[in-house]
Amino acid sequence: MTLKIASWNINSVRARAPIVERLLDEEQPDILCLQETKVMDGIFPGDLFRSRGYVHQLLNGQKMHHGVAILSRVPLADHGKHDWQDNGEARHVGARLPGGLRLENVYIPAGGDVPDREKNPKFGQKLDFVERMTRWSEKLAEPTLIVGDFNIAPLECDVWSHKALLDIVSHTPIEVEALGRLQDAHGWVDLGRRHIPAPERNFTWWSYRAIDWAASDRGRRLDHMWCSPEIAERTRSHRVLESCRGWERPSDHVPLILEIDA
Amino acid sequence: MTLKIASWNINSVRARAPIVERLLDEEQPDILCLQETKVMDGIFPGDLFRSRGYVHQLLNGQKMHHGVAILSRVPLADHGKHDWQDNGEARHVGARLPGGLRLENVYIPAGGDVPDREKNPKFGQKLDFVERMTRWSEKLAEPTLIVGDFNIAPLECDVWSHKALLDIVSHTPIEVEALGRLQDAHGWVDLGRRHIPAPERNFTWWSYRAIDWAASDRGRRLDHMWCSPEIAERTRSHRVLESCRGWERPSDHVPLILEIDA
DNA sequence: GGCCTCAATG
DNA sequence: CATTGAGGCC
Repeated sequence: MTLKIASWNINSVRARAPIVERLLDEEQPDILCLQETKVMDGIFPGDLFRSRGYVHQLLNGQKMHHGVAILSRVPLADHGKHDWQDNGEARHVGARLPGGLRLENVYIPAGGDVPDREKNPKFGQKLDFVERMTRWSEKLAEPTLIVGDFNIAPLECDVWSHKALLDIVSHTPIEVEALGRLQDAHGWVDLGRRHIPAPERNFTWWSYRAIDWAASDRGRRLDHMWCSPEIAERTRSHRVLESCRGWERPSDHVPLILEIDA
Repeated sequence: MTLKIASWNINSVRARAPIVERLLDEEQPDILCLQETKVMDGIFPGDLFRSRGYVHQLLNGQKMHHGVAILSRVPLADHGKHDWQDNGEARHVGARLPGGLRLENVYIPAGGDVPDREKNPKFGQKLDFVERMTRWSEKLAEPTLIVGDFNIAPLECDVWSHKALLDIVSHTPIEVEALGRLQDAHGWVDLGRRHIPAPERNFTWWSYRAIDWAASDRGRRLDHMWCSPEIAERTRSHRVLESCRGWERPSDHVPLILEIDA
């Protein structure tokens, strides 16, 4: 069975109801992983998805910030929610897919503005978060797919200007190195670059603050899909739906879509 | 010349852009008086009206609350803004119409929840406001039209239940008496009841809090158009556009429309 | 129930 | 620039 899996930092699932419906109608993924749902589980708009067949729902939300969810038309087994930093932030939810693969949906902290552990505690929290994920990855022994908003653009070609962003949180060497250690800890395969090889254009995020996001095109690749090395051969296709950035009332991130034999 | 004059408590002119356009397109009034525009003059959406021919604009707005405006396709002379209570609240703007009539656009304070001068200063402020308008009306010597949200429903048939609202701010005897004195001070003719005689249905406001405003129909007549006695004969028609309450993202008030020979 | 501001966060 | 929610007001 080939599964079609989408991942999207939606920047509020409630504010994005019209366009998440459009995505489901146009792409018909089997599974949708969301980040930044920004809503408590009790008032998650589950009917919106249920009415389209996504009756299997794993939620890990909180009041105002963060929040992740997995919505699926195929049965899922709940595989728990990690709180790697034990701070109560809703940044992960996991599932076991039909066929046995594990699916991990993650929202890594943004890290604030100043790339300095001393001056900006949020930057330290981000690095610590990645470190804890690294420890966790080292012990992982099952074939796993990990997707989400990692808030780090690792390669030079993953940002509109490597030079301009060297000191901008999301592309600093210290973050890139931390992400590299995370990747090595399990031998994670970067599917974004397996299917769209560097230096090909592969942005997943454009700031809201640009007057014309498409014209200035100052994008970054912050969203990722990675898999265990032994299942990399089973991935069939991977796409970044850049056009969604131009939809009505868009998220600043666009959806990623993967097809994989499960 | 017959002038078609509309008055509407719009509850934020910015939030109501789509439906104020619809009102202008459907009714084509010569003059539109707005209350509760909730916007400073500097960022009033004047183009929205200008593009439809309402190039004559008298504004009296403030940051968050209150705010009134007169938008006109026929020339207006500015006739000043009263601040009867000298508290800086933007609750009045006046104009002189072609033909010489005066037009006064007023937003009387709502008065808070508790109908008690001691316990609720806002209730006292409302009564004081009406009193000061009364003193002003006594001295009025010109043919005048006064329109707006008076926040008082004077007659028993002006509310969905006289008994249930006797102790509810907007229909208490003390407010109704104060409004009566204001009316007597100039001999103001209540055009709402001249053209739609009591006890005919004549609500202009339905709470947002009702689940189904039309089904429960707990309306009140809070909005009014009054004129000097010597010009009452010149009014041609008067309507309350109840259907606007059912429009998309409505105001809780509906527009009133008057035709008068000016 | 809806509108407004404001302070966070991204 | 765009979200959320708190608090005030109607």
